[in-house]
Amino acid sequence: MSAATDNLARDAAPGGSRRLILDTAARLLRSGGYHQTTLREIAEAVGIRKASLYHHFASKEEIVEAVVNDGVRFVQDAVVAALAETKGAPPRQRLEAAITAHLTALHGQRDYTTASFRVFTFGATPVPESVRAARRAYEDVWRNLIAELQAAGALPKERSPDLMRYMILGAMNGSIDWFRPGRFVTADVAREFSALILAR
Amino acid sequence: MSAATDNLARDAAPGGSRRLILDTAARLLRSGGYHQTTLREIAEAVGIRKASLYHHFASKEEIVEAVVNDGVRFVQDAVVAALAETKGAPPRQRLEAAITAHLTALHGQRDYTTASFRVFTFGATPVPESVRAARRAYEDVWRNLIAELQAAGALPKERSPDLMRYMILGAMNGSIDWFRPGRFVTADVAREFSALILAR
DNA sequence: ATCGACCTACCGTCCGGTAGGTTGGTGCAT
DNA sequence: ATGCACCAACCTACCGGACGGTAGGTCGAT
Repeated sequence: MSAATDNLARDAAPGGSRRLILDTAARLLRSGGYHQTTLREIAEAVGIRKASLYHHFASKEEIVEAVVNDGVRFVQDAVVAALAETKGAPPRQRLEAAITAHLTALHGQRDYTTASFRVFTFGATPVPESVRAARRAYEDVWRNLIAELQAAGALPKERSPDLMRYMILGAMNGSIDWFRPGRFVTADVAREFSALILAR
Repeated sequence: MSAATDNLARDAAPGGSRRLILDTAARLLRSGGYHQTTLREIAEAVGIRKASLYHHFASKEEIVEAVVNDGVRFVQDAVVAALAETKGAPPRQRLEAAITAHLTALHGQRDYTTASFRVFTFGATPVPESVRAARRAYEDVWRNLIAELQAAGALPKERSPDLMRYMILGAMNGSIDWFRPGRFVTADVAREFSALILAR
């Protein structure tokens, strides 16, 4: 390590300060939202001056957008992978795998995912197109899964698939408000959720 | 109406401007959250100067707190009333009545309830004690109802009552993100939700 | 005369963003 | 090997504007 400076990116892997900034921004956005989280705060937590952020990002908006989209992507990647791994398995097992993956990613990348759900919940600040696209893509994963489960008879065919999707995602995402790692075990929660949802 | 002024409370019922301010604040808080909603904005929408707000409230915090607590209270009153009306009815009917009441109040007082759920979701701004108390009181309503339904066998006894409560409330409250009055009918949604939750 | 309701004018503070350096490592021609 | 141009990374200093809140006055009904 060089002796004369406290610079971070200078000593880290190239491009590493970008990730460091995003990690920090995610943590602050999670607890403070868009308007309470300031660039000064982010810069101080990272250990650089505020103006230096503009070397890596063009605006506050760009930082926030990156965090929010990463949050959705983390969850989507986990669920897609879980569904690929359980290809051909019984419907019940696939649903439980998807729920487990969603909850695990949700709480494993808490800063990013919580920021994702909270930052752009307000209608006044228009949601950037990239964010809407990311969310739509993830919704499609569940749309397809629910259609598959209904076709297989694991979910009642007479129920509205839209309402079931909203319900399942709402119940899962609500867990960011009450889930505490010490108090619950993700797999247990996933099993309870599956049991309450699946037709018997 | 008096000729020389545009004053609102001067011409309205005594104390009416307080409600008008809260209605306006609720509408703005719903779409903008705490930090994006400014006193200047509220004052302008009401039709008075910003400083005049301080004649009715001591601070921004006090306005927000009133809105948020009203939001919870509206929902709680509706659910408690619905449960009183269905006293002695079959468990299934009581759950559906509670869900219907919750959803109806949630979307009937959209500005207040949405503000309630969104304004204090951030950990950095400490949630005022009065708000925490109001939320706890409402949670108790559901805690009791679920215990009753489990005892009656309408909900599976082997499931965690806490998780069921979190799940039901999460699914219902998530509807503020997707419910559109023209696209859905509250009673239909309530029936679907009940059907998906209740043991068959 | 009193007072609730509302006003104008102002305060210190913090915001996102910009202008224009400084620093130190890397590669290259000599 | 060494001088030097280059560039990513970061810096100090500043901007206009918006924020919540305060001081102190006006006005009209009772």
